[in-house]
Amino acid sequence: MTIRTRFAPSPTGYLHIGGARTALFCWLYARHHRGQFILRIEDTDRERSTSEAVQAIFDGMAWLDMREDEGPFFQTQRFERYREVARQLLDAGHAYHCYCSKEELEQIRNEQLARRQKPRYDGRCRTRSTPRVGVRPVIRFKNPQIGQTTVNDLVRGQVVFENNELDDLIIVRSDDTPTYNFTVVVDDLDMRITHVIRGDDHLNNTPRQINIFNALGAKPPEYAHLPMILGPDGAKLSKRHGAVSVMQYREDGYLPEAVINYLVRLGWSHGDQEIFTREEMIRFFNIADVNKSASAVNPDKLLWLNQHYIKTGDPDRLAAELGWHLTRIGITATGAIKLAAVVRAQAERSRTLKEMAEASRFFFEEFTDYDSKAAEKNLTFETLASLHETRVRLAAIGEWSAPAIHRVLEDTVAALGVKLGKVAQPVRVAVSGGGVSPPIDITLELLGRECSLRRLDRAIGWIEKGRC
RNA sequence: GCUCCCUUCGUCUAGAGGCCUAGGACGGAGCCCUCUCAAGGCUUAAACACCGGUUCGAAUCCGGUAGGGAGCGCCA
Repeated sequence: MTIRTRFAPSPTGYLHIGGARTALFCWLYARHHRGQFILRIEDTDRERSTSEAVQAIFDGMAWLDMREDEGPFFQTQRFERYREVARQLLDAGHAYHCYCSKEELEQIRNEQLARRQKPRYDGRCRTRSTPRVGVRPVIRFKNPQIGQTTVNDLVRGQVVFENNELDDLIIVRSDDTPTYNFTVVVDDLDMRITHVIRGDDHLNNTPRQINIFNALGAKPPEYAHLPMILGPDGAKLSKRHGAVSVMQYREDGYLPEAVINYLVRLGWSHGDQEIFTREEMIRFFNIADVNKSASAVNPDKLLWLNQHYIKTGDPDRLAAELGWHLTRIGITATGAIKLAAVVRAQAERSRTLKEMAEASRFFFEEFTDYDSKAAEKNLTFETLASLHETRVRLAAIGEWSAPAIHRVLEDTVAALGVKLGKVAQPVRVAVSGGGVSPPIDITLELLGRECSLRRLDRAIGWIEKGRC
């Protein structure tokens, strides 16, 4: 039997970290077993579903490079099929029309709550034989009233529910549209889903779905309920706390491989291993290693992983992404400086590509003012001589390269009888405008002879004219 | 309220009755390296929610307590 999993988001918002993790586990499980991964858009709630959200889900999945083998399927395009199955259930006596008004339902509910009971439909229309005129009925599933339904969850183990805890849920609304618990069953059945991997919040729905499968004479799929993901503060994930679109991570300068690697370790582990290639994730992924308890997102760890992938990633590929970020902060990197070289120079001091872009600004455009603290310390009358000396020696270099520049710096240091820092730091502030940059020889090489000398001259002139 | 689920360092986690003086990772602290910032190396503090039971022996099994979460829609 080939394994078939599905990711079935409802398009009522963007794809966030929790959804992405669910999708990842479904995708990994399918890949691991050489099965199929199906994407299904659960858009039966026409009020809240939007095409923008559908697109956002596609974008997020594409960015994270999780491709579906089948789909995307849209439930709104399968209404005929749901009607057919509802009819089947009705004919077999597994479902019935319910004419209760919302007011009536509300009253039942209030009474139950007053009696400290769990609110549920009391099944009063089960035995109704005549329609109520002028009322468009809903269709309810006739849930077994006795016995138990057991969910053999691959993560939780055996979970037993009393059938009398489950009420007769509505499967078709009065406007003839199907509801979630019904469409899921029909789809999982039709799409031959073998493993339903989804969020913990669906565990309570599972016995109802199993009962519908049973009524249809079908075998339910296997289930695996994943623990929730919490915000950094341990509170429920909300828009204020980490529940941002995965595409926001791109904008913030994260690499998809970092996000994926971060996500895979949320609720799953393979011994002590932290860094996984895609191939390793696929090879090692196993539901038995999925945790039961909820986990909080840790932004620092994501940052660490992101930097790891920046440091170890292909500079040429990263260069393209850096270009995108530079453009976003208004820099058009069309000059002679190769982005891949900037990536190499900045990788170990950038946790995100956004940081890298910002820290690399001075490579691509002139700065207006010196960082006051850095200039205060390094562009002074005391450093003037060393700056001048360095400038003269630099100008005499034959081949403008980091090793040659490095030799010049060392010669200058020897000639002046000072430490390297005394020479390098003023140069750094002169050419970058601030106190932070990649190693000075590399920085100068990247900047080029013309730009480096010009900025050195500018700094020397600035000091001579009284530092203003 | 009712039903169901969960509980190891601050966080992610290892741990399948003796391998546990509870391991790794992020973050923290300290040291080293160093032209800045980093990166890197080394060291270090830090947890089995609680109470009972089973057992020669429990983080691991059982029961209870506490705390947290989810569900209880003509939402998904």
